[in-house]
Amino acid sequence: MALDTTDTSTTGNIAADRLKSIVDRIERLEEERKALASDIKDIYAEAKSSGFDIKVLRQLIRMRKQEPAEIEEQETLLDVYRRALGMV
Amino acid sequence: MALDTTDTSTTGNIAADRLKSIVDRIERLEEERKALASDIKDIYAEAKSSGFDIKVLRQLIRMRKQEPAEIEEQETLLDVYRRALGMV
Amino acid sequence: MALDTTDTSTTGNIAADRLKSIVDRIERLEEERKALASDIKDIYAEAKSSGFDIKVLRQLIRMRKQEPAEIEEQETLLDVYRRALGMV
Amino acid sequence: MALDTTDTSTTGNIAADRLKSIVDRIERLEEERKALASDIKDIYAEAKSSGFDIKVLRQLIRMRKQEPAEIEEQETLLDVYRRALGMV
DNA sequence: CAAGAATTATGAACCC
DNA sequence: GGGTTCATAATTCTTG
Repeated sequence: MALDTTDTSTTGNIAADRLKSIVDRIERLEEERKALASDIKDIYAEAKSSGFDIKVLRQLIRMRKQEPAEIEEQETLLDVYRRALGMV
Repeated sequence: MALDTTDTSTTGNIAADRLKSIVDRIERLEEERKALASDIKDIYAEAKSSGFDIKVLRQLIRMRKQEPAEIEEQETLLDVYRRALGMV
Repeated sequence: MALDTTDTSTTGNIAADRLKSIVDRIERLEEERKALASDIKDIYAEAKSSGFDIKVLRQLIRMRKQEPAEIEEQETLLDVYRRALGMV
Repeated sequence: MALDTTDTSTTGNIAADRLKSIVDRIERLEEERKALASDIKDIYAEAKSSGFDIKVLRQLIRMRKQEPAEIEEQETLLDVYRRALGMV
């Protein structure tokens, strides 16, 4: 009865149940993610109708993410290389 | 005094406040989005350690978003192309 | 005889020939691309054995690509701030 | 005078010359790579205007890189998962 | 709807 | 050699 998909006593179906659980949870979270994306889109639309430039606004937000990270880069060594290439 | 940036009664600062609000809300939602992405990643990791093939699992979830007719169509088309190249 | 794949007089086979040509050319170019990637990898390996830090070296090369683009970016951003404060 | 960057007799400048050579060669190869990528893109565009489905075409080319046994295995696995979820 | 940016997925490389 | 990060490829989304 290996292929009887109604027989929950088989290992095959234990795996099937597990797979279902995994797929369900992923799909659930993806929907929430999608809803948030929609909310974000709405805010951009609101910004646009308030006269802000969307493209530049995106750029601004991107920069705010990057700036803290950029501080502690391997600045020293990079600087040495840049000097070697006359990029000072 | 339209350019006096310390005067909160000017339209300039109303716009600035509006921009701040917009940026704050977007950043907040983006963080939630990021958290969800992390949760999804965790589930894939769990699936992997349960023995599922992640790549195939992703394909499966992608397919579930499509209409059955659409799936059928792409599969048929792929088959046509494979035959055309003798990949039967 | 619509499905006779040996009949070159059918439109189906004209399409098949076209597909073959397309696939062949793409695969050819991808091989060249792969060969170049391999060459680049070799140079990084050489750099490493000469004592250079590969990660920093990659960062340096990335920067050399971006720097010209960044000039314009900053100007755009300045404009954003001005607009946000109604200083247009 | 170890830090005199104008003194070409120092080991520092030997390293600088070496770095320059490395960076130059990498940048040269990356440009060639970029040109090939552009050529490939053009062929996909041509394929599209000839009526081919680009997404399926990409999948086909990906498959041609795999071993036939590997393709079969993934297709089988996908089928198993689909059945487990009742997607028949 | 085509072009381009932005996100996501896959593949490669490095470290432990 | 396994897992984690990094780099490239591909798809999706947005804008003109």
